Amino acid sequence: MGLKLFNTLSRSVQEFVPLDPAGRTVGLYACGPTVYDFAHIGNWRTFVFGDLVRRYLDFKGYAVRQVMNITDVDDKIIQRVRETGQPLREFTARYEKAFFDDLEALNCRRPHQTPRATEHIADIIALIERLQARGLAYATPEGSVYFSIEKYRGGGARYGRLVKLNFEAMRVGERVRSDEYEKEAVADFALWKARTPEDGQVFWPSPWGEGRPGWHIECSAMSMKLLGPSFDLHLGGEDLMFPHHEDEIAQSEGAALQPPGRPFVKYWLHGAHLLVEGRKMSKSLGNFFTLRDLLARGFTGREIRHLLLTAHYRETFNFTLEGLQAARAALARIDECLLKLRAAAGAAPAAGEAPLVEAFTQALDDDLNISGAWGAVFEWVRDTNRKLAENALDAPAAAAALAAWNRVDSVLGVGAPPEVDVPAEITQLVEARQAARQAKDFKRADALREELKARGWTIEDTPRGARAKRL
RNA sequence: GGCGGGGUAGCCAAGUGGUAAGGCAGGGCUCUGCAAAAGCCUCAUGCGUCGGUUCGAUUCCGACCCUCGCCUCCA
Repeated sequence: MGLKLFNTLSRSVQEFVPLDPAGRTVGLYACGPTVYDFAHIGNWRTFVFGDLVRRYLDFKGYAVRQVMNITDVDDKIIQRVRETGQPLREFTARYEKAFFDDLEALNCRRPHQTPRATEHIADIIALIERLQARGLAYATPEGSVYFSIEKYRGGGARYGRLVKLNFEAMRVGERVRSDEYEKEAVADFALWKARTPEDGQVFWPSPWGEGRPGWHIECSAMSMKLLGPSFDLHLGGEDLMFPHHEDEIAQSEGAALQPPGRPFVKYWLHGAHLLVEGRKMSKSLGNFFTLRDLLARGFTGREIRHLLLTAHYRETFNFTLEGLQAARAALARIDECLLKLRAAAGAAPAAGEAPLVEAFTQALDDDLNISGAWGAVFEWVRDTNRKLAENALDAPAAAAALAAWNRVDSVLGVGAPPEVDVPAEITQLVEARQAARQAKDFKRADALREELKARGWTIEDTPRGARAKRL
């Protein structure tokens, strides 16, 4: 059975067939961060969604090439640079590093390439020049360059493929930036923005004078440079459908670098936003969390990752602190099962295949039905626990179960439970308590339990003996 | 105003024209010196409301109510 994905272009679930005639190589572009601040949990939902796509394609055996842009020049960045007085690179470096740290904390696979917009100015300029040469872009006396939607459409191209647009009914007004008054039509968008005094030292020379790239052009320039003018998948948050992705299509296909009949991007995938505590995230509501806010509250990356991966990517998801507690409990359930499996497996070679992988694959093949995939995981946990309790799993079978889990976790990425090294003195205390219990000296046993608790360890008595566990 | 999502148990969340996955919480039980932990079992005659189609609808159609988002800052 093959993977099916919802393609925003067709607004339907389609079978995933790579452009590669061999059906093996897959080009994946995921819109990355604008490094002007720490990414918030909503951003992370989208990035984790991208990681899910990446990992699942890896799992399916495709040779994936993933590119994620780092937007390190834009209006907000320039504003913050002006406020802080820092050089551009110094300012963005901090948030870029934070982004990669967070990405790692959430156990996302690092994209193969993470190009910075500022390091591709030449490519951007070349693309704009090409659009100008093809008559789709026009420069203004001030030295800005705009993309002409009218000319693009005049050439037979459709604008408005990802969202239904009604330009007549569109409310135009206060949101049109005053520095863009020189556009020929409101729908036109900037490819290159002429330098203004507010830009400070943030500008580059260009055929149109000093200035900086527009918002959308970097993605077109960098994706086509690194993945070729026609590639398989382009991901982003749902808010990027319009105008960002729509404009990317216009620029990229307007440049006509694609082989005949080939689209810029074959499949567009968009992740829905999330709500936090049932409301749209906002700083004034106090429900605006960055990843580090949540880590500071004691939640771990894998707990946050698990919660972000509980709902289908196209559904608005309600992210709550209570949900994080539930994620913690759910992962503990998996961890317990794995711990027991490890003990049962020992060093035995795996024999036999668990049905887990098949059910899991079936769910994710269906447009990444992650809830169904978790359902398969937990049914497997229950089934495994039952067998373990009945001593119905021999070592090879337990090893096979672990192998199946590892396969599934290569996609989920919540990891195996951390192997905790129990310090010798703790082990000694546990053993001393066991001895006391055997001698029916429960007073001493309880005292030792308290002693362990004071040292940050708790004891779990199981039929197979006592186990120390970190509090 | 235009466009697009949602409304499924206390919370989160899948799903299907044939009688509701999974997780958390709750309840019961097992284990246990006691406890904790863990495990097992259990937990919606019901899927926003009202109509319609159908042998049968939560699932299809229509109307309505509520809710969220987008409409060129936005993951």
